[in-house]
Amino acid sequence: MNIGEAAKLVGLPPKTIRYYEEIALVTPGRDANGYRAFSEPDLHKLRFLARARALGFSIEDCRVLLALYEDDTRESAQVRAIAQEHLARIDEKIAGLKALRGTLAHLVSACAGDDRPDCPILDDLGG
Amino acid sequence: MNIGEAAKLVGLPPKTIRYYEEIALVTPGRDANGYRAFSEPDLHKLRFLARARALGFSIEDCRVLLALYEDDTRESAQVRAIAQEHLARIDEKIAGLKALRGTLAHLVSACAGDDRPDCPILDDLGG
DNA sequence: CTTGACCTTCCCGTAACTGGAACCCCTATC
DNA sequence: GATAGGGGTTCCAGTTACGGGAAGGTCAAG
Repeated sequence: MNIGEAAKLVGLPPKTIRYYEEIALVTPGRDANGYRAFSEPDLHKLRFLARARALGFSIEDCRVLLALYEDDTRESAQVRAIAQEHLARIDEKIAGLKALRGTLAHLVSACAGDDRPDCPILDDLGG
Repeated sequence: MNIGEAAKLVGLPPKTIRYYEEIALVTPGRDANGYRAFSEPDLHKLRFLARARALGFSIEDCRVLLALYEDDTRESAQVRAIAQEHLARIDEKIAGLKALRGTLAHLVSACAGDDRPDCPILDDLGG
């Protein structure tokens, strides 16, 4: 199967798939004409990657998760640790954004937003 | 004033300040020896930038906000529009992260995290 | 006179791709 | 047989907002 069809099936742009091959996350074979040939296992991996990336895991996390996925002797604790760490990072990010949002919303609501130059937002930024 | 002292006063790394000069957000003068010479207005701009960046505004937003800050004829509506747009982006980001967080937390709690290979997280990723 | 702490410029690397150029392959049609 | 199109291929540059580090100039102190 060519890259275009594979891309449609797994929901990733061809460019992204080529990139994943470049960094050795997938290693599709090649046809005689040089075109990449995706097998079912390749597609499965790509779907795994698409899902993991959609959950916000970094490429390097994905690499490790994929390795664990293919390792029958893995311990679920390893997987859970990665996911929990990621969850903690997400919580941090949410907390940071909420704090931002609070300040920003306050400033926006204090600003008249009309044709006059007076602006509490700029006042805040300017100190 | 040299860059090191300026950096301490405004709370930005020297590298960042040099970068801001490179992209023309600030234009400090130069001493005879080639060292950057920061004036009070320069410091004020840098503090403005530091604060705006801390609120998550992009560099390009900062550029516009700074211009508005220095424009007596501005209309606060222009500033408010930028801030409100930024606020909307932040809300989107928070919503996205919360959705992620929900799925992820669910998976993590479903995973035993012991020495056995069975793992709902990988099961989910693998489809 | 040297040491150490500054400063300067310049270039590379980051994350995870995206866009584009230049070129090859395959099929269909005129 | 030439051509047009819609694939595919590689490689290079750009994105965001800096950070690291090299090579070298400057300055005050001991």
